[in-house]
Amino acid sequence: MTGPKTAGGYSRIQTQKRAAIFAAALEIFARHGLRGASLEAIAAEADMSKQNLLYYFDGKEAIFVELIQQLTDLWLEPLAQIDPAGEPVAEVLAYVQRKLVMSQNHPRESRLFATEILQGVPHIKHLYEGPMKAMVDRTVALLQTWMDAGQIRAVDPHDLLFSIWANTQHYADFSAQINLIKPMTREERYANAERFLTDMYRALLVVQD
Amino acid sequence: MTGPKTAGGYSRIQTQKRAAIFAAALEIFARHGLRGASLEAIAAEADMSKQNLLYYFDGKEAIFVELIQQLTDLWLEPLAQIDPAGEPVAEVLAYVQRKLVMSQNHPRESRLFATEILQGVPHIKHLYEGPMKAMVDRTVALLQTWMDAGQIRAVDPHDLLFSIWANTQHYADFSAQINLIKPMTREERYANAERFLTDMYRALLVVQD
Amino acid sequence: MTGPKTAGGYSRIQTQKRAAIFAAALEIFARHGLRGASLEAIAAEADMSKQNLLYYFDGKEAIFVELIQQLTDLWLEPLAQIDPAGEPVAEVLAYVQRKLVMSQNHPRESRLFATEILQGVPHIKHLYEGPMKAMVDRTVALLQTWMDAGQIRAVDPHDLLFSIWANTQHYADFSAQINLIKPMTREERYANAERFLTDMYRALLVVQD
Amino acid sequence: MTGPKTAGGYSRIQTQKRAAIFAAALEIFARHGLRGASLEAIAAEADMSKQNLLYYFDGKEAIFVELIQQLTDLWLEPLAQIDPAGEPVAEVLAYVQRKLVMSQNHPRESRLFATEILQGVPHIKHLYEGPMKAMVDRTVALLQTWMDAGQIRAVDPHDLLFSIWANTQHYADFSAQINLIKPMTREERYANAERFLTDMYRALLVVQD
DNA sequence: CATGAATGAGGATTCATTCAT
DNA sequence: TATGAATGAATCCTCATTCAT
Repeated sequence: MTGPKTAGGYSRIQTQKRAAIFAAALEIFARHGLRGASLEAIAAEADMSKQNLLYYFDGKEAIFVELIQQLTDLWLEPLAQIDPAGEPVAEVLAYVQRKLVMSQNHPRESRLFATEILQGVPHIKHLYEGPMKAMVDRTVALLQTWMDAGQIRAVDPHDLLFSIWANTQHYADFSAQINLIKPMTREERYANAERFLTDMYRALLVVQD
Repeated sequence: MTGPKTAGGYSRIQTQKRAAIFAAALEIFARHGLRGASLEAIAAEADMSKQNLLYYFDGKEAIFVELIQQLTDLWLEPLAQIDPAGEPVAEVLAYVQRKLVMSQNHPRESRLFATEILQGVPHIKHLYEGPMKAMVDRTVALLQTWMDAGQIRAVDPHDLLFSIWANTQHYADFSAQINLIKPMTREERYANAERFLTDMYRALLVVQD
Repeated sequence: MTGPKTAGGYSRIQTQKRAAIFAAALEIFARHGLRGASLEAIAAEADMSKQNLLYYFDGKEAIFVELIQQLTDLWLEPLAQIDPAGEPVAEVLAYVQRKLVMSQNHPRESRLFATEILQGVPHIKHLYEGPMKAMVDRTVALLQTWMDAGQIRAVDPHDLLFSIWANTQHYADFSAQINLIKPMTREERYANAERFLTDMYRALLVVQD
Repeated sequence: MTGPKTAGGYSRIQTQKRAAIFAAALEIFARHGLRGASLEAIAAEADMSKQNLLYYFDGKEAIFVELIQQLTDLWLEPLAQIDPAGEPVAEVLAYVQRKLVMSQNHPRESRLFATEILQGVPHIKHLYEGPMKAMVDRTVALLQTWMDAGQIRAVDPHDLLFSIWANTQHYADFSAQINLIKPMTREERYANAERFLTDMYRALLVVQD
């Protein structure tokens, strides 16, 4: 037995260790990327030996893949919460805000995700063809309905989504740049951002008579 | 060291070879990142031997740094072209468009830049403290003037810039994601994007009476 | 150590498990050699955990040694059945046939044995100095008696034995080569071989007037 | 460039180093098998660093495969020298003798080859389907002709070849066993063997009126 | 200018084995 | 009797880089 990979469920200690490894891996991967990260570094961060780490995972890439798959859920959550029955403009603005909060609270997760996409999504293509696409399609259809009903301005719904992703994630993914250009506390930064993005998307979406 | 690094200028053949190496390095770095790229791969792409490559550059990192420094100019160019004497809204929209064209024509450069920022700008901090900051400050000041004069809507000028960067670069940097979610020809993609972004920033910036 | 190695005899369950391990080990060792085989593989083949396996044996080498010691008996059996009172040529030919049947029915055992000898008999030297040598010496003496009496042709009795071993075991040990050169069902193969070897050794041994 | 593997030909130093590596690898592989051998050991035997060794070869298995391919030629040589126009019995006996000399002079090569076959010929199947099969087929046809003409006794020609291989190689491959059973100088051993095998195959092949 | 040769440092895995339960 | 957890020792291999020519 090389490890607990065979079992269907995980014991308490397994769950704990795996969580510790995920946390460490997130830290290291977000900082150095998949290739740049070393098992040694992850193991050190997780306060265990490299071999013990390999007892729980099949290898570096396996950790990466499992980790990034988990992030997908995190990423989709704010989207899932859009209420079709809500007030359209408010719903979109609330989504923007949720995404922004996510960036604020999970910047490393966001950067890890960004790295994967920048490299061409080599590890999670299947997620895009499955759950991700389904959720996006649902949302696009909803936005289209609202546009057709004249409840929000008619623009390309895909581009609208892309824009929201770009804007909200930017504050996490490119924070190094932002901090060099305009140093600021994180709280101020995100308060500002929320104000700005709310203004922008309200201006865009509210239908003028 | 017998290499050309001692001289003040470069001979014709040196310039040629360096250009070939830069082109190859851009290709490889954009695809695999700094750590993921191997000298071997760059050398192969540039059609020369690894050692010959090292005759022209001090090492992998040296290539990367010189390369990314060059990109800064490219990146700043659209910003430099904003005309303080022009019509404010039109000037900003033209800037958006120039950035978008840049993304369309230089996606690898954009991704390389994004990688560097994602990793925390470890190699070009000095550029941000120098030319980059100067240009950004100038632009922010100009935007502020226009806002104070009521010529464009008053928002945080930094956030406005961040938003433009995020939106325009997103189509290059995250194209893998975009293509998975909504496959499209590049031309259509960017035509759509231009329409959307123009709509959005006009809605944002035009001052309502 | 809580294992069963302390006791003088083995309980029923111990005997069963040990047999299962021997069977699995034979399979794996014959396929990959001592070094090439992994405890993991043997454990999987025996349908138990690596640790449980180590509860019954002191280690990989211990399994190997015990296993190969058992094979010695198998290997010597045909030799022991030579009847000093029998008709000499017939006795030798019958021995050839028994060895051939052994090869046919126990090819993995034969290969395992061959591997050990090829590596220089690192694990069972003592057997050669003990029971094996005794049995061989007995047989050589018997053959010499028959030769002295003119009942079989006078050749070097050791070389005769070596030849019989080489010829009969060849069909098991080098079956991969044989099958590549001349594919055939196992039954045909051994029927052919028996005919050929009988012809050869009869031609060799029968004394011409 | 990771090494000289790309070129069509080899420079002097390359040829020398490769030869040294082959010699060392033969020694180590013959003693420990493919899995049991370590690059470290081969490098030490060849008096060079592990990395230098890897500069010349792609890896352990690559060395093994190239080495064993070379052995094939050695192995086939005695077979190629059988003269279709010669006296049949003498030709076969001369072949037996050549194979025996080969075993005497190249025991490690013989053992290495034996190891590969014992493991099921995992690395040189293609050789069997190509040059090896051709040469064997040619010889079998020749033997059959001689048998049909009544010049040697009619037996299965394949079995005859297998027998010659088994007998001659046995003295190299299983020398450890032989030496334990009957210690002897190498010269005596092979002189004995030659006498015995000549007797046996002459007895087998000479046609009785 | 160019390249063949060589190497040191690092990094991922494998695997037998120990230990506690 | 059985197994989950952990580890030390090897071992293969990659890769940037140096050196000599």
